[in-house]
Amino acid sequence: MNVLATASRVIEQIQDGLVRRGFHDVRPAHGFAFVRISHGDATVLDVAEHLGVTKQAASQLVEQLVQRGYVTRVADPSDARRRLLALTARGRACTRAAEASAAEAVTAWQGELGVDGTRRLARLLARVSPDGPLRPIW
Amino acid sequence: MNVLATASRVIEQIQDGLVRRGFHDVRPAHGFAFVRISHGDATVLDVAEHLGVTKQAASQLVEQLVQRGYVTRVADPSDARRRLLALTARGRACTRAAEASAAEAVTAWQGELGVDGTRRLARLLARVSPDGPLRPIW
DNA sequence: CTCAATGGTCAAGCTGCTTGACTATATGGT
DNA sequence: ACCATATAGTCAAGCAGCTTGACCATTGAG
Repeated sequence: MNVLATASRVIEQIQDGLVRRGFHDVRPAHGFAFVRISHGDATVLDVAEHLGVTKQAASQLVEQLVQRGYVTRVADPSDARRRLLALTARGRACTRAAEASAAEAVTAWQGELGVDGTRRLARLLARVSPDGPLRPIW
Repeated sequence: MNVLATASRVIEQIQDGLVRRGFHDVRPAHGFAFVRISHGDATVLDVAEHLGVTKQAASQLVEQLVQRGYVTRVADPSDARRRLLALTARGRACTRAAEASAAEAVTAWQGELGVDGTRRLARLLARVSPDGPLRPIW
């Protein structure tokens, strides 16, 4: 059951790291959206599915990211209905900051488990959860 | 980073298990409250601190649990301000159902990792997160 | 006997999500 | 070429969970 406590702390640490690096206006859910958007060829509907929420909720979330300068909407030349999402320079900077924060958290684990233990932990986790969509429940 | 996916799935599986066992009206946050209440000598403020929310939020959450028959309030003989919380029979049944569901999830891991790998995973996680309060962020 | 501290509730407001309705574009069948 | 249906997206209203602020009752220290 410590998975929950661990996950809770990881989220918290990433969030703190982002604030320290000057990104005050992003929530964890935004980060999950970034993951899908940076993966390329993403629409609002793709983000919705990735987050496990309705398209309306995803639409609002993306709108915030656009207003705050993290994401831009570009027209899809082959389909006028679709509006493709892409990270701005700031969005990419934020992504890097989040990765750096996550790396910090993992480094903290190494203090507890050693480099070796951390690697084993990562591999065990990868085996139980071959990464699927992130569902921000709870 | 798979900690997040794993935790997400665990929460989901417990939730599903509870529904299958007939508990439709409990959310994960309720479960976290149960943990503190079953630990004994819990007030609304204790629950609030354990969940990392305000006392008002905890008060509302407890009120729901009382209305739904999971928790009772009993007067503290030594302090008329305090109202001690305790699980009802139904509350204890729900706790057992949640534990059974969690056990199911772990059993599923054993299919992936084997009994041995699961034990190692559990011990690694316990070392990185020596259980503290649960913060339902994200 | 005060008076600050503590446990708890009530009330109002915000935010993130949902459902429902709607517009615009695309596409397949006739 | 035309219509019906499906798809991408937004607008609007409502709900649930949380917050802040105010308040009441009880306690305990001076």
